[in-house]
Amino acid sequence: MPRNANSVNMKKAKDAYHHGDLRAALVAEALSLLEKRDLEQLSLREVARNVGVSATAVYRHFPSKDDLLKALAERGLAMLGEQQQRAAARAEGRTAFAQTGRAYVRFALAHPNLFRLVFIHTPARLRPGKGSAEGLPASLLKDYVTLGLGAKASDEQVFAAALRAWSLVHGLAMLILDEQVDRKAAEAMIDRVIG
Amino acid sequence: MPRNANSVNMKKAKDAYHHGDLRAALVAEALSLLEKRDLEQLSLREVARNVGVSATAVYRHFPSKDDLLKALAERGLAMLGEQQQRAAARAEGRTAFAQTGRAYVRFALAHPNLFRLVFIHTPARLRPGKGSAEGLPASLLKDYVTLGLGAKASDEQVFAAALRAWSLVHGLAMLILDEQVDRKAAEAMIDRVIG
DNA sequence: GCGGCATGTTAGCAGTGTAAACATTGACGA
DNA sequence: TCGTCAATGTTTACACTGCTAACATGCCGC
Repeated sequence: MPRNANSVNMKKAKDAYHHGDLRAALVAEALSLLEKRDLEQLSLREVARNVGVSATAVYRHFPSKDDLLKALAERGLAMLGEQQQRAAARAEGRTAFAQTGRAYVRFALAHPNLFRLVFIHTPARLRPGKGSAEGLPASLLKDYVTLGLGAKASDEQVFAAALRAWSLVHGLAMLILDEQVDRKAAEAMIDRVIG
Repeated sequence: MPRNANSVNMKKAKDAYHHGDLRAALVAEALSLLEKRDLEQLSLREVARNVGVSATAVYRHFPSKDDLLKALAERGLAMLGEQQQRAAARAEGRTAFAQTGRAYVRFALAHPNLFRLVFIHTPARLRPGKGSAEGLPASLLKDYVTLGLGAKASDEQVFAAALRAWSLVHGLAMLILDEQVDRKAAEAMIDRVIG
């Protein structure tokens, strides 16, 4: 259900006491701040200030800062997945899987703080067995690996291959973000590493 | 030069106004706290409190909290490297390189907060070219890869292979720490992923 | 029209990192 | 031997944080 089903004719004026859709505005502002500030210097109060609302108004929509971050993380996760899907669709061929990997790294480099947040604030995604993985990126991963290995592959084989592929792109992204590796050189190597 | 060259006959009593080696005590206490609390809830004031010293005394030894963290990160990096070396030495054979990878993951799982800190608070380690890498772990990595590829390998080849190997273990460690992956299943797969 | 409830507000608390001013003391030169 | 000085502590204070409690406003359904 839409969060704001019956707010159609709410006032939108900026000076209105009631905001209209404060929750969405907070998420949007926080996402925008994450493009500039990093996670540990993102404050509830600043988000509220920028939206033009008192700090404690946030608590009408999120029980705690952590829950706001969780909402951001979910958005980030979805964005990441969509970007991977688009990249795969563009490729069409059997390079589609590799394209999702490249898209993963590209997303990390484009939105470092959001990318990090995604992995801090959301639990267990991939596990062995039939059950679908949680979250679009993990789900895409499992599907492509299953496809690549063929129907005769065991759960264990699928899990191992998926874990390996994910580790590779995740590690690469993280090492570049954390400046553990010469950035320019590493970026030039992305294709060769993922290949 | 040793930081405390002429403090041999300083008082060590706990009620002494001067501490003796406060810097070391702070680092030790902070490291110990990192085994229990995670980074964002590690406070300067608590470290100082536990050492029995006022909060601002810290600033006689570190310009800012960030600099204390940097010192911790350096210790962590050294510990990680030593553990990798020990693992390699135990193996002796040509599986030595793989053992450094396993040690890397083991260290991350054993000291998650310190491990994370290492990569937040220290810049550029690995880059292409003759220059030795910065930090023991990156240096070991480069050496083993060079050894494995033989003398005829180009700088680019060495860099690509090292980057790939590092990404693999780093990603695996991070995904497990961030609970993106079923922990038990992933731990059982470590050998297969690194292999 | 009106009452209630969702959604805002202000005030205040405990905790943080850090700067400034002051206190203590161990080591060294007279 | 002793006085001074630099190193290393302390207290106080500030701006900021996340968060709770008590109060204010105004949209919605009756």
